[in-house]
Amino acid sequence: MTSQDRNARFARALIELRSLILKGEFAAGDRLAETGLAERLGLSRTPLRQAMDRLVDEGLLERIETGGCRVASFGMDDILDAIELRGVMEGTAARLAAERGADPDLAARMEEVTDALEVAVDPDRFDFRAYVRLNAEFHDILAHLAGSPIVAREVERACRLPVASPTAFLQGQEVIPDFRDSLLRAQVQHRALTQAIAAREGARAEALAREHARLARENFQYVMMKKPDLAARVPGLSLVAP
Amino acid sequence: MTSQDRNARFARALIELRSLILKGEFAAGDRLAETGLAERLGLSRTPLRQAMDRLVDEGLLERIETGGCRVASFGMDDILDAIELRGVMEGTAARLAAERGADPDLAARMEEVTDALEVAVDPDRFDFRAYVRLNAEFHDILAHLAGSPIVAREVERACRLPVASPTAFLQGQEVIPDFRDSLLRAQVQHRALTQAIAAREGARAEALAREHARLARENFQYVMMKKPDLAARVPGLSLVAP
DNA sequence: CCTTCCTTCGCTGTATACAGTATCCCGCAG
DNA sequence: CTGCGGGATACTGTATACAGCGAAGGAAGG
Repeated sequence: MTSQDRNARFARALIELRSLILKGEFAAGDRLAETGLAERLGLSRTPLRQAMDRLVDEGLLERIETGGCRVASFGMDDILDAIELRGVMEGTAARLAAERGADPDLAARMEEVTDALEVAVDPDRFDFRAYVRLNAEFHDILAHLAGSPIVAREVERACRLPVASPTAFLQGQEVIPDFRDSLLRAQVQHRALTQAIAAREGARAEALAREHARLARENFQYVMMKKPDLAARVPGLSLVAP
Repeated sequence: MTSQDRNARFARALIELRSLILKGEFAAGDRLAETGLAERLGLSRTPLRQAMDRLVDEGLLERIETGGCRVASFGMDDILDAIELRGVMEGTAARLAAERGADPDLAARMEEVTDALEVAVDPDRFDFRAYVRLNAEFHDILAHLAGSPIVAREVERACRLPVASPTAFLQGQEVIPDFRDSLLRAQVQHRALTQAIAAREGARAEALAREHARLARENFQYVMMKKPDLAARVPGLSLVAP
C-alpha cells in the first residue's frame, strides 16, 4: 500500500470530492454513485464513502432515504443562515477571549496580522493575495484566541458550512472593484475587534464579530442579485437556487 | 443480509458504542480496538468504523496520529464550554425565531408544552417523567422554531457535544432534592422565553436562552464538586477529570 | 538489574467480494 | 400517446481479505 500519510486516501477523497462539488461539477440534486466516483478519483469505495459521510455532515451532500447521496441544494436563506451562524460562533469566540483574557502569544500575533492587513488594503500598496492570506490567519487566530479547544473546533466547523467561510468571497474580489470598499470596511472591523478584545469589552467584541460576518452576507447578496455571472467563480454558489 | 432499515448496522453501532462510552465502560484515554469491539457488538468493522468516525466528530473519541481512536477525556472547562456553546446556539435559535417570527404551529405547541411543564413542576402534582419528556420537546421545538433547517441542525449538533444536552442532568435529579429548585427556575425561564419570542423580543429571547443553559452549568458544577459519587449516574461524567 | 534492539503479533487503513434492493427501461394495455 | 407492470441492471450497505506499520515483549549486552 502506498500510504505516505496514515489517511492519505481518505484525505484525498475528501479534498477532491469537496472541490468537485464546490466547483459546480455536479448539479444540485444530482445523485452521486459511489462506483463511478471511486473510479474517477482513482481509489476504492471505502475511503470515498468516508469522505461522503463527512460531506453529508458538512451539509454539501444529503443522504437519500432509499440509499446513497445527492448533492445538496440551497436557497439563499440557507446561505444567509450559515453566514449568520458563522458570525454567531466567531462572536462567541471573540466574547470569550475578551471575558477570559486572550492567549498572549495569539493576541500579539493578532495585532501583527491586523497591522499587516492595514498595509495590504492601503490603496497605494494594495496587495490582494496578502490580504487573503492574512484575513484567513486573522480568523484562524480568533477561533483559538479564547484558549478553548471546543470553541475553536466549533467555530471552524461553522466556517465549513456551505459558503460561510470568511474566505468564501475572496476568490472573485480581484475582479470586482465594488468589493474594494468592502475590504476597507472589513479592515476597520478587524482593528476594532482586536482592540475590543484587548480592552476586555466582551459585548462589543461579540457584536463586532457578528457585524463583520454581515459583510459576507452583503457580498453574497450582491453577487446573487447583481452579478449572477460571477456565481460560477465563487465556490459553491452554483448550488444556490434563487 | 438482515437489513430492516437501510443503515441498521451502522445505527446500532452508533447507539450502542455511544451508550457504552457515556456509561463509562471505558476509561478516558483508552484505545478502542476495532477488531474486539466489532466482535463484542456483533457486527463487522465497516459499520463500526463509520460509527467511530461519527463519535470522533461528536467529540467523544479522539483520533490517534499513529492510527486508531481513543476515548476522549475532558476537563471541567471543556464541559462548561460545551454548555456555553449550547446556550449560544439555542439563544440564536430563539433570537431568530423572535426576529423573523416563529412558525405558528410550533409556537402554539410550544405554549402547550410550557403550560404542561408548569403542571409537571407544581409541587402538588410533581411529575418528573413528564417533565423530562416535555423539557426535551421544548428544546426540540426551540431548535426548529425559526424555520431554518440549518439553524436547527446546528442547534441539535451543539446538544450532542459531550454532556451539553438539555437533558443530560435530568437522569439523576430524581434523587437529588436540591435539583427540585433548579426545575422551578428552569420553568420560569421556559415561560419567559416563550413570551419573549411571541413578543418578538429577540435580544431578550437570546439572553434568556443563554441564561437557561447556565442551569446546566450549575448542575454540572454541583455534581462535580459536591456529589462526585453521582457522577457515575450522569452519562459521560465519568470521562471528566477534575 | 536495567537498557536496548529485534522480532513477532496485532491492528489499522484500504481494497474487494457479496447479497439485497431500488431504479430504469422496455413492452404492453388502455 | 400515455400509464403501468416486470425484469435486468446497477448501486448500496455490509462483510471479509490483505498489506504495511506500530506496539509490545523477549533476548542479549552493559
